This record gives sequence, C-alpha cells and structure tokens, in this order.
Amino acid sequence: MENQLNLYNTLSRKKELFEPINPPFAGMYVCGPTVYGDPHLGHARPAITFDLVFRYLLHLGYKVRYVRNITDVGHLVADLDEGDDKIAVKARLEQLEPMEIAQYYADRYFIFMDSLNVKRPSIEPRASGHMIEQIRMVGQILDAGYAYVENGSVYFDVEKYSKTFEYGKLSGRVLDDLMTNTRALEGQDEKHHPADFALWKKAQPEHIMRWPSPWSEGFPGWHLECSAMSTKYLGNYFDIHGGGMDLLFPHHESEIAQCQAAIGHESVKYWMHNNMVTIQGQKMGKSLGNFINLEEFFTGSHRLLDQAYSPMTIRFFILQAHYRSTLDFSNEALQAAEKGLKKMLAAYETLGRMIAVNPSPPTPLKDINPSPPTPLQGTNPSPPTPLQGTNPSPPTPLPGGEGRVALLRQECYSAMNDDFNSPMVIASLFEGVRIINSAADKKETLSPDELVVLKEIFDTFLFDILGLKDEKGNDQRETVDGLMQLILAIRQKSRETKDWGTSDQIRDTLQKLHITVKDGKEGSTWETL
RNA sequence: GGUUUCGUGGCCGAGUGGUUAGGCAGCGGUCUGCAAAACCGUCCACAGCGGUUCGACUCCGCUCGAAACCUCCA
Repeated sequence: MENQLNLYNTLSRKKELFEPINPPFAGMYVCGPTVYGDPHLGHARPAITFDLVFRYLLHLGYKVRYVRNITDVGHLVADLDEGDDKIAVKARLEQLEPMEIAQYYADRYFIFMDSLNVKRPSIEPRASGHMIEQIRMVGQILDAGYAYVENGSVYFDVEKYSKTFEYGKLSGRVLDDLMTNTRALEGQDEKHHPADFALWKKAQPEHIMRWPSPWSEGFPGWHLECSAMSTKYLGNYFDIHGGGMDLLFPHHESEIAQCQAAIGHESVKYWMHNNMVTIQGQKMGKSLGNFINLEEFFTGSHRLLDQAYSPMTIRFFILQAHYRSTLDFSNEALQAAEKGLKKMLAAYETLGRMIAVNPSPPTPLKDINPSPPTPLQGTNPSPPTPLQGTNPSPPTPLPGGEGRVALLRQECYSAMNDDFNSPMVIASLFEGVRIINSAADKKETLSPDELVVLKEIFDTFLFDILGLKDEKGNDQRETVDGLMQLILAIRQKSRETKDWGTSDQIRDTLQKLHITVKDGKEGSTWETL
C-alpha cells in the first residue's frame, strides 16, 4: 500500500496513483532538445528530472519505453518578419547544410547528457525522419474537419475544436482571453482565428528546410512532431508525457488538441512538468548575459562562475530540489552541493572499508560498483526484479533490515513514491551518512547485516535511482591504493618515533597532489579531492 | 492585463493544521603532536495584513514581491 507510486498530473493538478495502462509496460514521452545550439542548464533539468522518473520506473520493475525526441526541423524564429526556421537560419549563417548543424548539436547534446549520467532513452526519434507520419496526421485532422487549408498552409481550427472540446484545459487558458490577448502578427492573416496554429507551413523561397506534401512544399508546424512520434512509438494512449513547464502552452495544449482531433481521443494519461531554472534569482536568458551552457559549468569558463562545477555536482544540485520547484543557481549554492556530495561519497567509501573489515555472513552482494552509464539500451530494458502485476513492489530486502537502517530504506521509498521527492531521499541518505560516520568513530555500532543493508540502500538510491556516481578515476585504483597503503605505513612509523618532520612532509606533499590524509583513532586513511 | 507556479533561517532547499527536514556556512565541545576529517551540541524561519480554528508556517481572502507562459526558447 505505502509503496505505491504517486505522481503529480498537471492535467488534474493533483497527485494521482500511477496505474499504467498496460502493466507491466510503461510508456513515457519527453520533449527533447531543439538542436541548434550548445546544451545549457535548461536542457539539464528536464533531462535529469525524467531520467529520475525513468530510473525509478525501471527500479520498480516496469518495462519502460522512454521516447525523447530530437527536434531537428526547428521552430519558427521570434522576429516574425521572416518566419524562419532556427536551424535554417543558423545554417545560412554558417554556410552549412541544416542537417550538419543538427547533427553537430545533437552529438554535443548526447555527450553532455552522458557526462551528467543521464541514461539514453529507449528511442530518440528525429522530427526530420518522421515527415510521413506528420503529413499523415495533418491529413487525419483535415479529414476530421478540425483544420483548413489556406494558400498551401494548413491550420488547426481552434475555434471549431473548442465548440466540442476544451482547448486550454491543461494550461488553464480561456479561449476568449486568447482571442483578445493574442497579438496580431504579420503574415498571419491566413489564420481564421488568432489562436489557430499551423499544422503545415508553405515554405517561402528562402527556406532551405522543406519537404513535399499534398498541400505545398513546406515544413510541419511546431507541435506536430511530438504528437506524431509519441503515438507512433507508444500507441494512441500512453502513460506519461513530460517536459518543461514552459511547454505547457501552447505546445502541450496543442498536442492534446491534435491527438483528440486526429485519433478521436486524448493520448496522454499523466502530464508531468518540471519547473524552470533561475540564476541568482533571475531568469536565464541570452540578453541578460547570464546564459551559462554546460561546457562553461564543467570548465568554470564563465564570468559568473567562481570555479568549475563537475557534472555530478550539477546533477546532485538539481536533485536536491524537487522537480516542480524553481531552482536557483548561485556559486554559494553549488559549492554547498559539491561539499555535500563529497561528504556523501566519502561516507560510502567508509562503509565499504567497514564491510571489508567486518564481513557479514554470506549474503549475496549485488552491484558492488555503481554501474557506468549503460551504453545502449534496448527498447525494453530488463528490469532488476521480477514483475508483480500492476504495482510492483520494491526488490526483496536483504536480511538484517530492522530498526533505524530499515527505516531509512522505507523513508527513501516513501519519498520517491511521493511524486519523486529526491530532496527527501537525499536527506534520508544523509542520515545514513551520520550513522556510518558515527559507527566509524566507534560512537555507535552497526551489525554486519546492518552494514550490508546500508550499502544496499546507497547502491540502490544514490547510484541506481538518483544516478550519481563517483567521479574519481578508477583506472589505476588498485595500484594507487597499494602505494597509498605503503606511504601511510611509512608515515605511521615516523609518527610513532615522533619524527614529525617526515610525517608532515608526507602529508603536505600528498596534499599538494590533492590527496588528503585523514588521521583517526584507528590509523590513517586518505581521499582525493 | 490574463494563465500558471511560488515567496521558509546567512545561502540553497524539503515538509506539516499542534511534534527535528537535510546540505553548506557560523558558534561551542570531543578527538588530534599540530591540523584536516569525523562526531556531539547549538544559534538563525516560515513575505505582510486580515479571516477560519482550541491552535496555522501549514486552510481561505487581500496586499506586496518573484518566475514561467500568453511571442522563439527547457
């Protein structure tokens, strides 16, 4: 009962019990990037948010098909004197094929998302590769009578649609307001109603991205690709559709209308939206000069950044806030996240040493090392546990799960089941950190079984579900570890003879190599920065 | 102007009608050859004004402020 997943459905504005349409399968579609520029913070948040959802659904045992599109056709440009395509504009500026631009930035997107340990979705379809599907959907909407052709372009008839259906139900818009508040835009006189939107646009002569269609040489409208590709890969009715809150209107609103018109019913059961990112309380925008892309975060090469922040610091920071809250980036906040994550990972290492010293009876350990990002995933990634009907229960707990340690695990599940509350999970894990460190200090005792359960909790939640990982290189780990044991043994000897000169020289030299020696009651340990 | 989401301590951020969030920073201790790390304790709070209630930070209303969308963007 308590282990049932609840998620916030934007459509109902309530948390709802997650009941997949076809268990054990779960389908999720998320609006991906328009690949005409380098990935920035605004790309990281939805990617990580829905990566968390993806990972948790997998953990619960669902067979998840996660579809995230690549928009390589581009959207219309802001200054509408042109009505141009973003990718096309960039292509003209840089004297490149549009597809060359799209390929370059798609590759960049993948690289940066990989570094953030975002799992690759099951399918990443491209808009340009689904022209046939989009054209067919335009035809379906025309056949249903909810669109009209004007001068080679096709528009969705919002006014007619709203006589039968509720256009605006997702975003809370009222059509009358839209009518009065929509700006009269140049070149839009083909529309019968200001709220109508394009399904197909006839290309002007200067347009370089164009495809043939029954109506004109042109390109698909803004919202069509998501409707066409989501239903193609997930069926006419699927579980979750996600994206940023900024897409609520008009994008997702129009998707609902398109599917209703083309298919005869809505296609999405649960709508999920992540909130936005601000930088020092301000919106992030190119015009404000506070637009920081991910490469600049990772290298620290932006005037607003005091230092570089690693991908895992960014990820941890994003997960420390609930996905439906706005998130404010500042150096102070990022540095706090960096330290917190380091403390967490250090405790995990401590835990590993305690288990090595204190072996428990032969209990099978699973996933000793957090798995690196899976290179490629099939359409149906295999779940970690057997399926158990509509509401799979979490994996069978290891023995020894009693008292505070078992409580921790329960808290983690409760938090995740309450609309993916990752900040609560992290708070619980920090309680685990406290327990581990206290035990290491001999201020508390942990049974071998408890140690194993703690490790299982960290492996499951910190690494598998939150998707964090230790960024320290593992290449020559054993060699370095052996060398360090030797060095620390020599230093220990010099300390026993009160040869502080030697012992301090070792410590200080190691510090210069970014290795910190930590002296404790039971001897010394070390860690890298 | 409209729609939506918010306003929590020095900073970031959870949560709840009456009971400790958590992280970072600060302060006091323990430990230490010195330090670091770690542990323990501790200070600082719920934008403002009304209302409902035995009791509100939590519910309702208003005010002020912020962000997103309404126009390209996550």
